[in-house]
Amino acid sequence: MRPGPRRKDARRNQQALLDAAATVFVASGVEAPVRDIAAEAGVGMGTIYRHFPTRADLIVAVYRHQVDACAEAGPALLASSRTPYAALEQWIDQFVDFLVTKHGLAGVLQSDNSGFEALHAYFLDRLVPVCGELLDAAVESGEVRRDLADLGGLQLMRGVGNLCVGASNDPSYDARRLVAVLIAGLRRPAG
Amino acid sequence: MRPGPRRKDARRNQQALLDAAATVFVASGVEAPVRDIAAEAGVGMGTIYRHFPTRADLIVAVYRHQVDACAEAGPALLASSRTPYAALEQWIDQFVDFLVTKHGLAGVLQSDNSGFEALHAYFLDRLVPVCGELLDAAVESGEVRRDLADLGGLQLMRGVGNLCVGASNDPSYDARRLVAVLIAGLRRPAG
Amino acid sequence: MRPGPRRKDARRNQQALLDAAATVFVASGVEAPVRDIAAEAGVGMGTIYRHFPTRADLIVAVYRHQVDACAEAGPALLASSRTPYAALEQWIDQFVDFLVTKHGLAGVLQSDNSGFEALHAYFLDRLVPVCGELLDAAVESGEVRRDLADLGGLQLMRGVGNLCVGASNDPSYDARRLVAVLIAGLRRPAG
Amino acid sequence: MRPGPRRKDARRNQQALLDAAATVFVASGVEAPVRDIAAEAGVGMGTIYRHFPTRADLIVAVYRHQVDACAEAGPALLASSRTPYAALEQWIDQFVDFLVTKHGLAGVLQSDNSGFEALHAYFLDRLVPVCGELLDAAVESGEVRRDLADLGGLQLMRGVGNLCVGASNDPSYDARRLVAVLIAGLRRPAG
DNA sequence: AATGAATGAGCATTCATTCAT
DNA sequence: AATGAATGAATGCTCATTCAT
Repeated sequence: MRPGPRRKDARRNQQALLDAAATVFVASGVEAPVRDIAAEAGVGMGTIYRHFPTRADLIVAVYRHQVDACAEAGPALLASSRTPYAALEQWIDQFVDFLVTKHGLAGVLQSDNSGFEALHAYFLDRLVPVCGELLDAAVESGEVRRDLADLGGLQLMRGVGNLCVGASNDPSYDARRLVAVLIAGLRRPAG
Repeated sequence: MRPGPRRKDARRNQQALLDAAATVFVASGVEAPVRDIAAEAGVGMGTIYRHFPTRADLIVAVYRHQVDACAEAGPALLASSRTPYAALEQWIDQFVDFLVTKHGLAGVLQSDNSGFEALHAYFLDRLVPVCGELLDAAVESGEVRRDLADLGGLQLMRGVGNLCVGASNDPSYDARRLVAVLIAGLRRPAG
Repeated sequence: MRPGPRRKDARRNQQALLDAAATVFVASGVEAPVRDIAAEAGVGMGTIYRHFPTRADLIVAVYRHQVDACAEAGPALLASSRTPYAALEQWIDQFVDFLVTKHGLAGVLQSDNSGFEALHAYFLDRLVPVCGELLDAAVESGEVRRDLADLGGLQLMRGVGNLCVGASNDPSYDARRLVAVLIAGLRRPAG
Repeated sequence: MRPGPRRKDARRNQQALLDAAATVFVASGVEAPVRDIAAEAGVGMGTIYRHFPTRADLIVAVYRHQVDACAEAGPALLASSRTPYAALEQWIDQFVDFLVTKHGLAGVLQSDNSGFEALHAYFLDRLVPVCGELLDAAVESGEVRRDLADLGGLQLMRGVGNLCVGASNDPSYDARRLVAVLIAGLRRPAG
């Protein structure tokens, strides 16, 4: 599936674009100029527009594999972990790993800039349900405070995502640690 | 201190600019075009540059009073609250109130965009020590986990700030609630 | 003559292109993007360039039949009409009918845009002599002012063509009526 | 009136732009790239946008004087000419003189391209009523065919304008002569 | 001191034309 | 022969910043 374009050169270019975009996104953020990405890929600008009509399409394509992997990890963790809360912790860890290595991605995810709707849509469609299920399960198991049952996967993810904004730039900011605190804050106080 | 410019008209302009910037920042975010701010203030663009050479200077000036108030609230809360943790909670509340009413401010605070260094510097110089003291006191009092003693005021503030990114735009995102969860996560598990 | 390409599929494509171009020309004008025409025809863009190296070639080919019909109508009308002037009137009518139903064609005909030379050439080669003969005959018959004998078929045709510019778009502009006035202006004042 | 910008350099630039635009319009038509006009004027592109936010604004400004002169000539000619038809003839002559010296202007006037609405509006607002009055007067005087009473100033002007399309490029095309034929066609056949 | 006109780099986007497949 | 992917010049437009007035 997803065989991509038929022609060999087109496939090669598409891959070159994905690689180039990933590189440039890391260096300059996901809002880097189209020209830069084209140059990095060694293709003309038109080629980007052919393969990825909007910037969001490109971003989605660049991160699709990782988003999919993250989405699929949710049920697996729920099945294999000791408790639902442990599964949630691990899943969030994975999500954070993903975000902090993507310069500026967290920022764009929060952006209300129209034109990123496809991006939002993809991330949310794939991940919010997974996150929501893990959260619900952890509420059911009594590990997470009942009053947070209505927080929802979306808000939790946005919170986690926000905590990761800017994390790639500044080594003094430890997004993982803060996320861990946030997740700890979900817990029902013992005793 | 800070007597401002000598001439009366210059002082008047400075105030007009601060008011105008505050208005425009709310409406269009802190990255609004310089021209818009000048127009709102009824002055020329050159005047902005004279008074506030960089955008960060303007932002700092616009929010100086509120930042100062926030800074001064820290010791007061520590003195008046039942416990250091309660003081920390209240102080964070106040900080969040400040951020979520400033469209885009939280975003700029995280931005690694050079040119906002003065802004970062001011916020951090004023608020980080206060936040750090509250956190330390709450660690000392045993309310906050000892292993978070080295988290530091800066990281905590950045975390809180990040959670507020985009909160002004989207009513479905409740930054205050997520911050509350984060602060709850600082607590030593009871029992 | 004009047997077209040897291979059957090439001939089929050529016809598909002519049909597609006619359709797209009506919808979007004769300067429509090549890609659109190719898409309408269901062929690749390269195929257009193979069959019709320049846009003008394509336009000429699309309208060849009608231009030819118009050219052939001239002598016929001259033979069958009551007077040469009547023949001229009818022939111009036919020419106008042709132009006003071709969105943008009249405009391109006037365009000095190099690249349309082939188009100009074809139209003029075929039609100017016909128009000229009709005009001459009407001068000879005394119906048209003698001082217009040297106007020539070319100028008359360009005038008529110009009067048709934009006629397809705007229903409030009645090209036929204005052309009729122009042709009436050729007449020798009675009495 | 119309003193233009206050500052001397701004006035100088505005005039430079009008001159440059007139020059470039003649050389490359009224759709010439903004960059070219700016270069010809020796100013930055932003300066064009400041003075003339849309292309139509620039075109109108370039030709305003001449359009106004043309509009004002109508009543004067009606008063001074021997007959209304003679006034119409002379007025049309003046209008044609204007158009044929403006490369591409006649074309744009016919263009249905949105973005030229301001241009259309100005030309039509100023000239159509004048043309209409002259036409009406010539109908009243019995010089022009009564059945053309409802032709209207707009259609007549569009016809004349169309006859001028491309006249600047091609010396073999005599727009003035064809317009004269058209106007002759308005006449009531003598006898 | 204030003004706001001018600058021009920067960016997105389109589309005719070429040429590898 | 056909395809359609790739190219990249061309163009419009914005806005931070400078500087003549």
